[in-house]
Amino acid sequence: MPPKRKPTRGEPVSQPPVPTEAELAILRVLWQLGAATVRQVNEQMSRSASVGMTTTLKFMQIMTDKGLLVRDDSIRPQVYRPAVRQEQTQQKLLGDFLKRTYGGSTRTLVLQALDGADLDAAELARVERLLDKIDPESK
Amino acid sequence: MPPKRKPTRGEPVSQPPVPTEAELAILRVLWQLGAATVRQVNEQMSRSASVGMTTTLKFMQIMTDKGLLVRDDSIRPQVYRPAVRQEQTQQKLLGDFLKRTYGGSTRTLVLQALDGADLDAAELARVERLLDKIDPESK
DNA sequence: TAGATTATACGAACGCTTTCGTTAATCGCT
DNA sequence: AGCGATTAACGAAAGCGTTCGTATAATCTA
Repeated sequence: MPPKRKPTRGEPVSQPPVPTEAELAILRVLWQLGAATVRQVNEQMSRSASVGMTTTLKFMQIMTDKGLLVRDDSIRPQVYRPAVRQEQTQQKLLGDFLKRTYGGSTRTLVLQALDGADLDAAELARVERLLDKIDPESK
Repeated sequence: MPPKRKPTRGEPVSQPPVPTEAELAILRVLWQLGAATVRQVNEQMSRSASVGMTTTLKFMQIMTDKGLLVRDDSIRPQVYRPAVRQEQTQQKLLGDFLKRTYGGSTRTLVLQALDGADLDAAELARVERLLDKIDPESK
């Protein structure tokens, strides 16, 4: 069995892990901007909550190690871009959340997400019929 | 200003916090059973992954402190029941998740949740029209 | 009631995420 | 080339969630 070794920085990883919350916040900025320097990302994020530059940098380094970001070293300051697709990442997160919180019942999740919307009875019934098709067993 | 103090065990807390993952797993069992001893909860959970009794107990104590559970001390073994409603808790969790992962766009979340279902074009269009009503701005 | 068994409480430790202070490298300018 | 300012790397530590060993307390049973 070959010895395990940590992938070196920037090396693509077979399956990038799901991002943590702070990582996801950075990804959201990068998905929007496409590519950005640490400074630009930090400025975007500081609109909501102030985060130190070095904190942002640290995360972006970690994320590069994990394969969540790729870095262009050929220019200074370095430019980062997302290495994972937004939809795919969201889908993965959604799958985890669905299992944890709703025991896997898409039906319940969608119904609750739609809750609060002023749907009339007919509309709601239509949605439910749709959901029956997806989630036949889970009630 | 009165000095802050930690609520004593079992004292109701104004606003119980959202449960962590492990706590949610326990809540799921209790929502199903209505009320149970530590042993019963632990047995239920050990069906999927084995967890030590003391671990389960520890969580249930923490959760009681947090106001997520209430405990009946008048009988032995003590009986616990949920102090929070399942739907409310899920809604809170869903709200957090929606913001974190989808920037608050219910539309995107529902569409992705429905993804993979073999909906024909007409059905999908109907759902989208519905979502427009809920999430008018977000695309 | 003594001893065994079960239930409860407590504290410590581990791993992971998050944060930031400090040091090293690089860039822009004179 | 040298100097100040910006950028990058590194290490350490704090916080939280999780897990469990161990100790105390309560209950059961012979």
